[in-house]
Amino acid sequence: MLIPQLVSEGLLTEPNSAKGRLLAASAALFKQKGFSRTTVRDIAAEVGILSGSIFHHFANKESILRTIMLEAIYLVLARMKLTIADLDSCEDKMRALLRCELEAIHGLNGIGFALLSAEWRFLSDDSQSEILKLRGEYEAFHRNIYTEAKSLGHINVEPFFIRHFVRGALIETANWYHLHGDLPLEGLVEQIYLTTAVK
Amino acid sequence: MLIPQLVSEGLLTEPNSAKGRLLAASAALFKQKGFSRTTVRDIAAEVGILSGSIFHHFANKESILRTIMLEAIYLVLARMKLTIADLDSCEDKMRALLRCELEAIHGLNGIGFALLSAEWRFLSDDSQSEILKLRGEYEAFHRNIYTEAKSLGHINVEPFFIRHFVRGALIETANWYHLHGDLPLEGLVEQIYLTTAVK
DNA sequence: CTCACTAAAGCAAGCGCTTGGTTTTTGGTT
DNA sequence: AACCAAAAACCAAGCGCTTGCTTTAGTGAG
Repeated sequence: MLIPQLVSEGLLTEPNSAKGRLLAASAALFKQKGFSRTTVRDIAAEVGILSGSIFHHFANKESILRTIMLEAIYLVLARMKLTIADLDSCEDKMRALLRCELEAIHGLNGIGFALLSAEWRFLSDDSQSEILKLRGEYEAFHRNIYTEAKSLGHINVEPFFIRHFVRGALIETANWYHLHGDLPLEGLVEQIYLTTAVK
Repeated sequence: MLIPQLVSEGLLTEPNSAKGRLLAASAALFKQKGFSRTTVRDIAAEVGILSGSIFHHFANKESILRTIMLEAIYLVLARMKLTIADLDSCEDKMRALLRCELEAIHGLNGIGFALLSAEWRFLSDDSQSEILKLRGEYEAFHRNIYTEAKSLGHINVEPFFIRHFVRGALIETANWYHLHGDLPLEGLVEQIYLTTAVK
């Protein structure tokens, strides 16, 4: 799940290192209380150090959030490509992408992805455009699948719109769907697939 | 657009009053910079008073946000009911509700509605449950239309899911759709309608 | 010895909010 | 119209506290 290759490439931080634990604790707090209401003292207490020690690992509080978000995109991009590689049918690919994004949103690969849409505004302009670039790659990947689906007649709305609608629907699941409730993830995938697919 | 009846009922603040201008300025700033990054000094400067004077009108900063959100729901609820009242066909009602919610999200009745989903977490627990109650009424209204639509065969996914998906899709339009761009609001309504409707 | 790391203390700035008192507006009475 | 008291709105000043971040002096493993 962690994709060790990304760690050795330097794109992901070793989770057991001091920096890695700092990232995990920060992400948890950011999700729970939001970025601006989480203090560096909160984070330090969570990993059992004093607040000043944080700044040996990160230049400032914002760069913690930035790192969390960057690593979240690297990870979900890698997982998407890995999943798609094994599939042929376009419909299977659509479902696989839905599942990948839902897993990311609901924290199955770490909680960084959920922060991407919620705490976006707290990044500096530079960090925002840095992430925007990666996000462009991510979105293009999705849109390409829908373009293929449109040409095959599986959907009848323009990929541009479908992708925007689906992304919104998926992000919103964070506010009502619970992983360990009655509906398994596969079921949720199927419901959203049915909603978008030609009937 | 303002529905004077709501003002006389005390549910909406007179926009030209000192309190009303304070609310409008606060809403604009909250949307622009977020609640926590907007200071009471920012708000005061925007309406041309000193920061301390704000607390003659509101008990604290949070109650400004709370008032904005409450009035936004009152307004959109009233507008929804007004719009639906004239319509018979279920499909027309579905489109009308989509349009109503989109208009609210994109600030055609004030910017309060957009804040509802974005700055939710900054409310106290009490304020949250207060708003949750109104939101329940709002959601039930939408779900009822979809229940009717399902029984008439216009949609083929459970109203519970459809409403969640649609809400997400609509909220997300705040991040990509622009009112004065190429696509008119009617067009956006039709695209989302086509996506959810049985084809 | 070196160096990655942490402890301890604190700074400068900014925050929401309070206070006591002044000005402005309002509305009823003459 | 003129008056005036009550109410509403606002100012000036600053308190107490929190924030992100810095500084300096260690400490312990290799």
